Amino acid sequence: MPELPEVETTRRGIEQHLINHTITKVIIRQPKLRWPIPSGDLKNNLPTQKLLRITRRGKYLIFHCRPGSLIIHLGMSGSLRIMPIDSKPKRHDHFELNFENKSLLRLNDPRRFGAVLWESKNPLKHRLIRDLAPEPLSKKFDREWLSTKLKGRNASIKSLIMNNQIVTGVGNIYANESLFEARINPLILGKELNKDRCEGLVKAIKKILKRAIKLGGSSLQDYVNPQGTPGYFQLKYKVYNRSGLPCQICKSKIVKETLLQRATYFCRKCQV
DNA sequence: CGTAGCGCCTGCCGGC
DNA sequence: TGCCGGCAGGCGCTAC
Repeated sequence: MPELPEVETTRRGIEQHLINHTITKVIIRQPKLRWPIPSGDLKNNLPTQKLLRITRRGKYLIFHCRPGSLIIHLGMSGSLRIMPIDSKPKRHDHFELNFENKSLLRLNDPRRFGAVLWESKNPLKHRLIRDLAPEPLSKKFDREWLSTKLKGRNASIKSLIMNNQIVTGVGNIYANESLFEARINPLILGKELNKDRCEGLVKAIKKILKRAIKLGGSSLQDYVNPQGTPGYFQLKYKVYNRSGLPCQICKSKIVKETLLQRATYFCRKCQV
C-alpha cells in the first residue's frame, strides 16, 4: 500500500520514539510474510542492542543496530505503530520489537505482502536493495539518469516509472499523479520521451513526492496513537480514482484504463 | 537482455 | 441477508 511518502512519514513518526533505546524482545506472531521472518537472526542479534538510527531506501525502512540491520518493507497493506508495551495485539499484528522504555513497535499487515529481513553486513548491499534506482529526491535522480534508462525501451512510460530500477518509491498512485503533472500520456513508450520530457517528468515526480511527504508531516501523530490504523494521509489526487470526473485543467473526463493489471487514470486531452 | 503475466494474501464493495 | 466476482496503494519470479 504505502509508497515512498508514506514510508518516509512512518520513518519520521517512529524514529524520535525509538532512537537510542534498547531492544528487549522480538515477538513474531505470524512468520509467513512475503518471505519467512528470519526468526533466529532477529532473536539472536537484536535483544540488548541499542537502535542506532532508522533510515529509508526507496520503500524499505532500515533499522540499524551494531550486529546488523533489520529491514522492513510494508508491501501493500503494512503499517508500523508505536504503542505502550502492555497494549494487546490485534488481528494481523505479525511482528514487534519491545523496548526498555516500555514502548513497542508493531507491524500490522493484513495482506502479508510485506517483509521483515535481516542483513548482517551493509544493508544497502542487500540483494533487494542494491539495484534500486537512486533516491528520487536526490540529485542523482535527474534528466540524465532517466533518459539513459528510457533509451530504447518499448514498455509504457507508466510501467517504466513503476520499475524500481528506473525510479524507486513511486507506486501506482504517484505514477498516475506524476504523469498528469508532467502532462505525459501513461501509454506512450519509454523510448518516445525526449530529453526535455524526461526532465519534465523528473521534476514532476520530485514535486509530487515532496508535496505528499509535506502533507504526511501533519499526520505524524497518527503513528504513535495506539488506536486504529495509520490512516495514510491523502494528497488531493488530480487523476487517481477520479474516472468520469472533470480534468482540473480542461474539464474533459478523466478516463480509467487497465495497464499491466494496474488501474491507470489520465486525461486524454492534457496528457499526450 | 526486456517485457508481460502470475501469484502471494485479506478485506471490502457492488450486484444479484 | 448471503454469496460471488472483482478490485486494492507491491514486487519478485518465471516464461517467452
